[in-house]
Amino acid sequence: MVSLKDVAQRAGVSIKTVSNVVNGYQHVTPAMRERVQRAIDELGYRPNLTARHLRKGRTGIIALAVPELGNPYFAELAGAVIDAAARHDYTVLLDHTGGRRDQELLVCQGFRAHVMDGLILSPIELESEDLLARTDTSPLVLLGEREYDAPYDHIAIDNVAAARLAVRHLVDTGRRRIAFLGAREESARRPAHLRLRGWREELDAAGLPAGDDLVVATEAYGREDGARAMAALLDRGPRPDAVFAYNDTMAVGALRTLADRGLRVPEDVAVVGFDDIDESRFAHTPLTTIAPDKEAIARLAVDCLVDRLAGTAATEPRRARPGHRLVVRDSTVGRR
Amino acid sequence: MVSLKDVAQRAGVSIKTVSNVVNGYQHVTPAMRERVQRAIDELGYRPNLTARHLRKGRTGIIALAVPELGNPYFAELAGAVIDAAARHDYTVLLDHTGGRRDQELLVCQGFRAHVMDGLILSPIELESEDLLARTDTSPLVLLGEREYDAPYDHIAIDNVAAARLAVRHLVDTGRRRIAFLGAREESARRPAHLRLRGWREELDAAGLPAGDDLVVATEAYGREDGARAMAALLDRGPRPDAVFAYNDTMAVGALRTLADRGLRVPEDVAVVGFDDIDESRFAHTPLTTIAPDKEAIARLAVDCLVDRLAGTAATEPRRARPGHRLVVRDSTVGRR
DNA sequence: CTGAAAGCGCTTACAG
DNA sequence: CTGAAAGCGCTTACAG
Repeated sequence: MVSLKDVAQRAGVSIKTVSNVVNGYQHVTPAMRERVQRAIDELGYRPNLTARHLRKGRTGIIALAVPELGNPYFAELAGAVIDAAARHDYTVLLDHTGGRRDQELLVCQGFRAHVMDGLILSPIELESEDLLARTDTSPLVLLGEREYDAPYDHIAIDNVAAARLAVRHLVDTGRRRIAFLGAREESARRPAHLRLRGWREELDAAGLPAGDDLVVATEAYGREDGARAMAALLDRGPRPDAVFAYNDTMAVGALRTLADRGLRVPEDVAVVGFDDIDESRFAHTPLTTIAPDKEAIARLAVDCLVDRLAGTAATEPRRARPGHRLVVRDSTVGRR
Repeated sequence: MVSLKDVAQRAGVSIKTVSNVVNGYQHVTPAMRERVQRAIDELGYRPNLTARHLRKGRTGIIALAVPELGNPYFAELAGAVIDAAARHDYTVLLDHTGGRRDQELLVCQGFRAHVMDGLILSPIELESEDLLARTDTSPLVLLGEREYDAPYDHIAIDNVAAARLAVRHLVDTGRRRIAFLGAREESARRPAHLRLRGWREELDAAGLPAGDDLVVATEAYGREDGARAMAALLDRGPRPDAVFAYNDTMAVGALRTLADRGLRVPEDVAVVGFDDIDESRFAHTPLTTIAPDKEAIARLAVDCLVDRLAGTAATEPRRARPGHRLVVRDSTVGRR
């Protein structure tokens, strides 16, 4: 490996001068700059970033941990984070947790990837107590609809409002029996999903039923889970005339089951998803869905982290709410 | 930050001893180990990986660069690479190139992410000359169907054979006018797609037409591109009774267009994709497709890289061929 | 089985 | 505008 020292020797100058040239400092005579540059080119010198990082105390790497890259929402989000980070000269180390608490803990304790300046984490199972017990001191920004009593920046759209918007659309288009697909089992410690809460609030406001018989719990949030949840719902009792799925992949699974059962969408059952992944636009029955502003989410998360890293952020945790909108497609209003 | 020195001071031993404990070396008396461990716990010491990396000359990070995380195939593959890397205690830095040559060059020159021991790259536009001009000396493993005259490990399924398998299936099920969606514009320097070659070979073998009127070139390989390509094909002339798409996302786009035109799949037009992404299984008309062994691809790529890094690999470039199989679904044979 | 020293390649004060 | 020295936190020979 070619080091600064080699270049300095070749150019007949001190290491510092080479460093100045490499880092583009002012106050280097053009002649000197050129001489050093020639030595650099001849030797094919490339700075050793590890050494620079050790010296500067930062690595230029931020980590992003999402539950599952197989879920297009997170894949698309990861792409946006990579782009946002690049604009700040940061590179992104990617990890996935499978939405398992132990993995989330590991990641947030920095065990898997301690070579990072900060972390953006989209947790599923993690608890507030886990966050409070965190010993790693690098900045952490949380993503998503879980709410925590812990002093960390948190970026999430208004999930309750978004869910209400989706349900209102179903109510407005004449649906009266609206189910929810994808609630996790509730417990005292783990607050119910905000999306589930929004579903319930809007139905209550409309005076429509919002009982447990209209809610299907699932283990995960993939297409298969959506398909099974839809089947369970249909087997369970009186058919709903609409379903609001936790996310688009589940909604796609629900469409699959409805097709298998010979039910028409939206005539028999309307379907609304959440995430607006590209796939939803191209589904056989294009999916009505909530579109979170993914670019804004990624940008805000990276900005927050960069502010923390620069020490320019306020002390108290930041709470940012990127926008969202309802995208109406055939799965609720038929061919227009 | 707590350093080895602090721990040594606290425990009243030398730095070396602490290092021995941290690294789990033998030949440390249990009493000593415990004393040091207590100091570590009390101070909350965490090793500085950057320093370790500088000293050892490696970072424990490998980079993976794919064209587009929005394509589920690459997202799913990235997940598999992360898992495979974790088994070797490597962390994955993720980058996407947009399939643009300049970005691919940048990545393969190590400019974006020089903090890595090696790189796995799935190129689209990169040329052999770019690879030959590469100055970065870190190991590089190539992925995918492009073929290069450059001394690098290359992991790819047998794309020609896989394409022939897909086309044979169409021929065997009675199709006679089989189109290809997603050929890039050809040039002298840029060899035609292997999948296109397989399509042509199999049609030739079957004595069926394989003219340019059955090939639609596209700019990219997303759902939208597939939809447009299918529309162009239908507008162009006599309707084909089958299409073989470059990948599943394009096939999904083709399904969209066929539905919009009121054509039935597979009765009017059969569709075969390539990649076997989860989405394909759940499409309204589940998609027949080629399933590359993604786990094997990821594992082989990481193994290759790890071998290079360990210096245990042979000098000549390795060429690995993970398996693939045809998955038959409704888009070619209807409901079974 | 443990200690003292050197050095990975860089940047940061400090001189001049 | 340029140079010589110190040090980021670790591991690796080398002694003892």
